[in-house]
Amino acid sequence: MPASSSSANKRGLAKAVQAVEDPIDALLAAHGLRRTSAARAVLGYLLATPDTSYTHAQLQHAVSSEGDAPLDRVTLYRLIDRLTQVGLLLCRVDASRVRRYQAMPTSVRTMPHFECQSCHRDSPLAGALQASASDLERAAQSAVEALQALGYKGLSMDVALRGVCADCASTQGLP
Amino acid sequence: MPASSSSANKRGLAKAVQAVEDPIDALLAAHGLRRTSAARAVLGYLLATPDTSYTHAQLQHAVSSEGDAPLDRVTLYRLIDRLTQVGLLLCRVDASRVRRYQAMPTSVRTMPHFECQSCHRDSPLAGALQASASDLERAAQSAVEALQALGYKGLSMDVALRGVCADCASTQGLP
DNA sequence: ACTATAACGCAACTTAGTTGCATTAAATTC
DNA sequence: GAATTTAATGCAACTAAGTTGCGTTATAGT
Repeated sequence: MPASSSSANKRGLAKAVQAVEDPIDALLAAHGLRRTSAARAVLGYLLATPDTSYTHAQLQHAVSSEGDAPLDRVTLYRLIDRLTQVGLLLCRVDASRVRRYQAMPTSVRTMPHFECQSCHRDSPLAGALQASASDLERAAQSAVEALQALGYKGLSMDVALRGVCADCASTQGLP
Repeated sequence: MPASSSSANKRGLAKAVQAVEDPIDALLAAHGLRRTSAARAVLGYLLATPDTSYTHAQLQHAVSSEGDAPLDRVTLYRLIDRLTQVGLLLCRVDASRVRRYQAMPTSVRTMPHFECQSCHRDSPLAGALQASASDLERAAQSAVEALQALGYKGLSMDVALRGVCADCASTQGLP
């Protein structure tokens, strides 16, 4: 039953022989997943960099150069799928159509952003829009709480505005 | 689909003709685009079905079976790009990574929705969540107005919640 | 009517992700 | 603690969606 005695050598600091399981192993177990080296590496990496999202390619590179085996493409796809399905990861599709993964945030931080359909810039709502952004965050927060009360797990919210930015609109002479 | 322009406008009285022009032609011209049959067909089709979005494949099928020529794949991609860049179309990427296009809405209607990362269902926020949804819409509205005041054109907002729905969470026995 | 160039159409290419299947290694059972 | 079960891995082949290059056609400005 204490399963993690022999293999606690890879990426943890030299923790003494512990009665307490590695938190990452605990998470995997709690969600019914096997504690494989790939799973530990990926989940560990993402948990170590909260609020940062990576593409499949970035993750593969990060995890491979970080340790032993050069994790297979397909294996990583499937591992990510499992982690996402149980709510440990958050997955979204960015404006250029690629999936981005990150550790599921513990507190809900909405970050409203604007995507220009002409210059394809993606910028956070700031400056004069700060007020609207906070209103949005507040509304988002209560929506999330409502969902949590209904039994929803691992929630995250994403607010995206789209259109043509002032720069592009003026250089194009739009009506 | 409303078939729009007749072909009886060949005369050189450019200004007079413009005044009486088909609204779709007028839009194209106002945005510096040429009035080709493909452009008319696509923009006409999308304007005729507001608040409805189509994939590239759906659009190709709709426009092709709708008239004369079986519009080329690549041509349609490039046409859509142009229409989007000038703000006539709204483009978003759905949860399954495909782009969806629709006529840029005139009034901003936010439709908050939830994507389950386990069963991949995408459902609008309704029922008990109606209140939060309206709050979100209100906040979204003022954000959009703020952007419009700054010279942004053709704005649309998209609010997406992600996580694991109550159904999936319970059948998986998540913590 | 003449001409510049935006838009078209075909072929080839790229990127992100998927499926099938045989093999390996956690977890469970005896 | 060996045997068994089954989740997870790794490789090859495949697919869907979108892009690039280039020669041709049709629209708009002269």
